[in-house]
Amino acid sequence: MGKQVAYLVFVYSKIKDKVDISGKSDHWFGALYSIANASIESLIRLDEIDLQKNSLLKIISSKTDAQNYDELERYIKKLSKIGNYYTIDWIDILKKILEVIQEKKGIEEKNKYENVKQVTAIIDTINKTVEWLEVFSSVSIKWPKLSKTVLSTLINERNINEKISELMQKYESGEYKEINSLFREVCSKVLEGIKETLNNVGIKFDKFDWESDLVRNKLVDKILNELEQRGWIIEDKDGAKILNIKKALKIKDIRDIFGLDKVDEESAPPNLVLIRSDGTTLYTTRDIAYALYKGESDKVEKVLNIIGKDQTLPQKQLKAALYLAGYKNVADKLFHVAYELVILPGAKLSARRGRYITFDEILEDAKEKALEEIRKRSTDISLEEFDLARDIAVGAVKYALISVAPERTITFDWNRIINFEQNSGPFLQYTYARATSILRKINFEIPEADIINYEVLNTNVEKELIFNLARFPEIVLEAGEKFRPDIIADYANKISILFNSFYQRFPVLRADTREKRDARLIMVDAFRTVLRNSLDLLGIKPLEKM
RNA sequence: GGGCCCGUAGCUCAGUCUGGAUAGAGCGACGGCCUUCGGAGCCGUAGGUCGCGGGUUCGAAUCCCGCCGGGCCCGCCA
Repeated sequence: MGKQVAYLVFVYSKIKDKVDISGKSDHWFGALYSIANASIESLIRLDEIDLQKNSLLKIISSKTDAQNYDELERYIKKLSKIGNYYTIDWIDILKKILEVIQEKKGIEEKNKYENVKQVTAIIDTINKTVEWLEVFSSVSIKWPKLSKTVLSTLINERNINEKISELMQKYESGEYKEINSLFREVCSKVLEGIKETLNNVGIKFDKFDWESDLVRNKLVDKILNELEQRGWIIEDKDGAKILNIKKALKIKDIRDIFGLDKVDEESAPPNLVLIRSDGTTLYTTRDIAYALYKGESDKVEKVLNIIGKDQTLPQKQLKAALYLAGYKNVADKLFHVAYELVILPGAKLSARRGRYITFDEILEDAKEKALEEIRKRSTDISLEEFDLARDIAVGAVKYALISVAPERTITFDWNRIINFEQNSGPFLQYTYARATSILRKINFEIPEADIINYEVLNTNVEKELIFNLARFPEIVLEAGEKFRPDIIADYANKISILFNSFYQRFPVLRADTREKRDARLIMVDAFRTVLRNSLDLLGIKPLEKM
């Protein structure tokens, strides 16, 4: 539905008869997506350069430096062969052209030559082309065979942009059966793989919706009409429909949405394009309709859009659009739950550039580490222990990702993710197993709570543990209000540290009096309950043995 | 240029909204603890101008202003 999906579908439709989907479907399509994106972005720009080629020559040919000119002409002639073959030399050729015209630009600026702007544009295009070609080259090292197939198929395509636009129009209309099934085939297959992975780590979904249905069932139209009638839409010369946010800033509530107390030209947020000039919708447009769809019912108290921090502006625009379309009630219960992205040391993760680590890979590594740890403790590994390793691995990965405040950028670090010591998922699971182990020895026959003399729980560590256990409800409330699961992770870690400290120092079953033994048993049981509930909230499996 | 976020120990992070006493964890380093319920543990040591500079206050990591460093956004991509 989105343009990015259309890229994938476009390429898939071209090569589907030449290839087989191998391995996990989401991984395969993930690779194809990176390849498709890098090749399309490159080819589109190479086309542009091809078009600009003559004016390029003209600008440069305005004498002064004959040597530069000859050199440039040579490279451009090479470039004109684009379309017939692919070679990594493109990058070098373009870089050299770039060097020559940049040098040229220097001369021109000195002479106040008039075409500086045009040259700047060309330099920009070439820069981006080089960038994407470099991406493509790294992608094709990662997936050589598939990359070759894609490139050899796409290289003779012309007007890719137009074709993709057409593809989207047809899909959104819902009137083209083949195109419809193609899009949905791709999406379903990707989703299939994602669901499989998430299902393995205990994450399930109640419902999925097709974005395209929001267009076809006229919900997008409905909002658009409301906005149009209220005079919030402007149409530009190409026919794109734009939400007039600048005008809407006169309304105080809208300024509040953007966190502005006054409006000035400089700091005003930009208008939002809702409909492309080809008539198709954009992601944010569909998301406006989707927010309405989710939040229209009075039974719904809050609509949480959990999406990256980089979406802050579009999410504010979305909220403003709902308000302006007359759905203040829905706008008010809409929250953007923002989280920062995970980055690699040095480079940003980017699916579009083929720079990513799959969740499956991370789990696999964590699982190996877990098996290693299990082997340290018992010699032969049973099938059951493989399950155990998975539960531990999942606990480690989930905790690592969830225990950092959402607004903080997470720098990807294997050591932190595959940490099984304190302040980790496995540490919590281990502590839970220890507590369980005590109770198992008495067949979980916990003494009656109301006959206990709690006065005997009078050591500092016991008092602190009890005090913290009592805080559980307020911790949950706080985490919920702030949309901060890390608060629960931190809490679970804290009570576990306290429990371990207690465990090390004081015997439970062999306490010196019956009174103490019973009181401590009650405390262990309470701790176990609170930790189990915390782990459940975090989606980490409490383990009774490990 | 405009907007948002981050800056706390060598590293990864809590604590900032709602100001309060010697600023807390984990990792890493160093030193201890298995005749007792599971050592994936526990106890201890070293390590911090809370980015910098002003201001408000009896009191500032926390509130206000100004800088500096890093990230993100400002697309008819998502």
